[in-house]
Amino acid sequence: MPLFRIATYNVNSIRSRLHIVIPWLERNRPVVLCMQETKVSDDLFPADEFRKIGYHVVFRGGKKGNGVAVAAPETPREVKFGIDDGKEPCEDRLITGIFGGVPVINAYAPQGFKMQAPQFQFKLEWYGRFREILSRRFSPKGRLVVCGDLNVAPEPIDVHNPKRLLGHVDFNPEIWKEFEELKKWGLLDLFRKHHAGEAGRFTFFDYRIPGTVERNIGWRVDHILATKAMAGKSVRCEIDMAPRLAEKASDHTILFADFEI
Amino acid sequence: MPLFRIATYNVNSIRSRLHIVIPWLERNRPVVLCMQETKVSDDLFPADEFRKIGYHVVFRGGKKGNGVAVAAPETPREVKFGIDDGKEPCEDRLITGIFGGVPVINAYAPQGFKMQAPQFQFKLEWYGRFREILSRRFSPKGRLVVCGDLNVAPEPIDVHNPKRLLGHVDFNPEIWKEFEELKKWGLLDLFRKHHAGEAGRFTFFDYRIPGTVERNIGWRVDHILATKAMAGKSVRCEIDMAPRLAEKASDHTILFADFEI
DNA sequence: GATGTTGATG
DNA sequence: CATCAACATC
Repeated sequence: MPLFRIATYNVNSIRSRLHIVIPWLERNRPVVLCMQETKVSDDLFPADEFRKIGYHVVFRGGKKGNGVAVAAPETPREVKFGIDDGKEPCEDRLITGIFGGVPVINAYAPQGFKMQAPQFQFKLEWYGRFREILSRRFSPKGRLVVCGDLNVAPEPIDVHNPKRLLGHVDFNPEIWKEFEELKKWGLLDLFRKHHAGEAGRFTFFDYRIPGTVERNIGWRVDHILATKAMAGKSVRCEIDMAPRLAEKASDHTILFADFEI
Repeated sequence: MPLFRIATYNVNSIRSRLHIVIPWLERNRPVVLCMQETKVSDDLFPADEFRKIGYHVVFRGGKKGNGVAVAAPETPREVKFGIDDGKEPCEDRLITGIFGGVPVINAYAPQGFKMQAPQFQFKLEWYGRFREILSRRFSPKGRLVVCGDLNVAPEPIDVHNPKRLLGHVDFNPEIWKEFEELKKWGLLDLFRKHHAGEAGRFTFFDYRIPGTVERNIGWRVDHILATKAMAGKSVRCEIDMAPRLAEKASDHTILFADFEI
């Protein structure tokens, strides 16, 4: 039974992170790699670098930061960008499609600036619109994997200092509720399936603060969620610190899950 | 008799050109390297990189582009920046001092935008003020080397297309006159001493035009001039294309002269 | 602090 | 086209 790996990585500029992403793909050969914050418009996306190593890549980005991409060895099917509900589609935040035969969503949730700001309301609304797409395009009874930087640390054990950080846009009751609704729809948090109750396991370490990695000052805001059908096949979900250790500019780590299909 | 090399290089940002400048200094060990367009304010000048390889460096730059620096293995003496005639001193365009025992001037002449513009008048005036400093601080009977990007191609053989370029701020009768006056004061053009009449020997290749190096589409606007006392000791004056070939962003070459002291 | 963007310069 | 400054985002 071949290894079936699905991974997510907030790259913080794909052009500045190619030397990390490409070797990682070559060594790990995942069935899907979801990327966020590619920070490049489509005409400048370095698709050739992925093709050279036998990966297809779909992507959507503009000039406003953000940007998402999904790389896969097989040609993806039914690829859609953004939310088609008549409002601002935010194509640079969402890709859905079938990758390696498995329905996959790559999501980059808005960060939200601060709770008092309109950006935070936009974040909450985005979660609602995201779940609509989920319901409309997929079934909780089918196979689905949701990957991405969801800009939420769901529990106190998911941040280094829950007391001080309460009220942060990624750590407050309102965003927890949105995340809960997502799970209620029919998604399991694969990291927690394999690491229940483990505190201090983080996917993000702010590089503006010195020594965050050494002192384990981080956040678990990148996630791989899956429907029962897929979660039942997952055998492992781990955080790969290598990119974060390689250079601080990569402040997110790679999160991956392995499945037995 | 040790090699006594004096060189000039318009670096187009010293911070972006360190990987060229530092190895060049290590390999060539010049007594003086004059640099122009360092494009860095003094608080950010990478002086440590020069110290590490045993070079002193004096520099002056602001936030307006420009910026000059001189590197030398020995501690320089009598270093002065700019023109102290009561007008705008332009400290980021001129360094005078004694480097390795030899009086040296590093000059970055104003480019002049276009002949009709006030910037061109400023360029002509700058040349006059420059000669005043020359007369006041040095003697044509003594030793002196003047290096720099003087933004003048003195003769038709110093540009690739004299017909079409006539009237350019670096190639016109008015700026030729200023350059002539400089020589009349008592300076010899060392490149022409060793390469009299040779056409198509350039120190600058515009990187906005593709293939300038291959097609030899250039300008000779960087110069090493010397008083009789120093010119008599010069044995060689050459253009080092290596930096220009290494990366197009370095659109000037390194010009150097060797002396037997 | 490490990435973008825009607009200005040569 | 490659730099800079300024600003904006995470």
